[in-house]
Amino acid sequence: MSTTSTMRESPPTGRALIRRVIDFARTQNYEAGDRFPAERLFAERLGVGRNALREALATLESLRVVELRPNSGVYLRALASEASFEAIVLLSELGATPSADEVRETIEVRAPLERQAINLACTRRTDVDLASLDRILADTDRIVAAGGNIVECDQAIHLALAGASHNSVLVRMLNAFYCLTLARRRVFFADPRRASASAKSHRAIVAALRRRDAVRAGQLMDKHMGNAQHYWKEALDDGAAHA
Amino acid sequence: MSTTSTMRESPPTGRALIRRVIDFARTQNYEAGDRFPAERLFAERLGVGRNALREALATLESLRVVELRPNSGVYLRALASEASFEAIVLLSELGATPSADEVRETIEVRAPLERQAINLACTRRTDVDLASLDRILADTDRIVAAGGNIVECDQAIHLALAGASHNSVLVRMLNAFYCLTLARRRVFFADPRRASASAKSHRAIVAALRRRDAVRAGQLMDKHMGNAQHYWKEALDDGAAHA
DNA sequence: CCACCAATTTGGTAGGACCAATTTTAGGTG
DNA sequence: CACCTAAAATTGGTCCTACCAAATTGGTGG
Repeated sequence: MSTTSTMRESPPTGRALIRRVIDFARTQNYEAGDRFPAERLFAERLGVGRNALREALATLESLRVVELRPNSGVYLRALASEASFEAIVLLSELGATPSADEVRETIEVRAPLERQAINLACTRRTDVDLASLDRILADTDRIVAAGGNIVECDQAIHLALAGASHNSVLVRMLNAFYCLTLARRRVFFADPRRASASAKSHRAIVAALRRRDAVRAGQLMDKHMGNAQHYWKEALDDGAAHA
Repeated sequence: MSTTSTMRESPPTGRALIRRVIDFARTQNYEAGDRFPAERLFAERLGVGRNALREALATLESLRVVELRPNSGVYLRALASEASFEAIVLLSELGATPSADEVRETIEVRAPLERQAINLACTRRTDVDLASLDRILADTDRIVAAGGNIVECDQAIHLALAGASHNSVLVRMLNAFYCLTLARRRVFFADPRRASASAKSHRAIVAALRRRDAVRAGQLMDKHMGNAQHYWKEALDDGAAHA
């Protein structure tokens, strides 16, 4: 009973299966290029039907975590280089706690993207974009006053800011980051002081965007990202237990 | 031979099914939030089994193209904002020809990422990284001299450059771009003059990286990206027929 | 009018059966 | 013994049927 014991309160299927597959590769010390067991055998070993397993493998294949070679088998890819960023998002949604390095790496990538977004937005923004942003800012103030959690507003303002760049690729990419960090940011915004500070920061960025002041907006965004980086560095260095 | 209409030479299954599902949503003028037909009915209408359809839907769900609500149905997401960047990669692998706007948007995102990569690499690169880069540069010269296509070397050098940043998130993200543009770059490098020009550009970037000259390396990378943007703008404006 | 229960609908899963392509094995031939 | 060939086993790919659980729906009785 070394695998998952005999008693299973809930059907170990669906998204959880994906984690099981990844865990299997981890515990077996799989490396890039290694082949997984044959589907029938693998499914039986995981205690699930072949159908469910194939759905999980199809997902992992689309995320470039594994490679499916017809009439040959399923092979693990080089996770650190080939695997999709979405694979990280998926793992985080499955409840994987990110390491301090992962958080740092994430912000190191998100920062220049936010920078590019605000930069493009300063030349392409429309009045409609500004109206949306103003509406979200107003909502944020209302929630801050009521003492609620502004995580949805934070997400909305960043998404609207990205949208003002009128680059759908950029929007999609940044949205992935927002999905990835949703749970973490929810905790972050539990503190009302951080909420109001963030709201103030957003308001300043929108103001610069209104003036099409790319330099100022960029500076503000860098500072905004720097704050996030600083916070998470401390939070993860101190105690990673309560996360 | 439009899509696959009534006559089906081969079983319309596998990755092609994903395209069929997306095409279905397109032809039915689906919008964000719209529900797909029930699985059994949908599968029958597409002429495939429920299994194959479910695998396709599982893939589309992991790419945030659709949302699966248990005991309710499959719903289309807001493609332009929610869908994953990987969805674009998948579509391109399925043979979708990108529009001029998509190419522009792609480069607008890739450029700052490459910039960040080379910037981080200048402070974090190791001698091992340099050795790998030198080896790839030598391979490139050999292939250029032999008149071969250096697209693999181009991919390798950019991947190694990204790797020197020692940020796996950045590597994975840039790798997605390389996958996305692989077919296009293969055509690009068919011209030996462009191949040698690119090789020269890469050599200069590596030289700056060796000196840890972040300013110079950044400039060179910006120029490198600018060339790509300029080329594709012309290629797509002139005639998009032969692409 | 509302509460409650049963039938229907829907996604989720399992398992069996079959196909096609590949690989392996066994057998026969020079 | 070496070599080529054909049969058998392996493996992924697909379809189908049956069943389960949750949610919805439509009555039905209080």
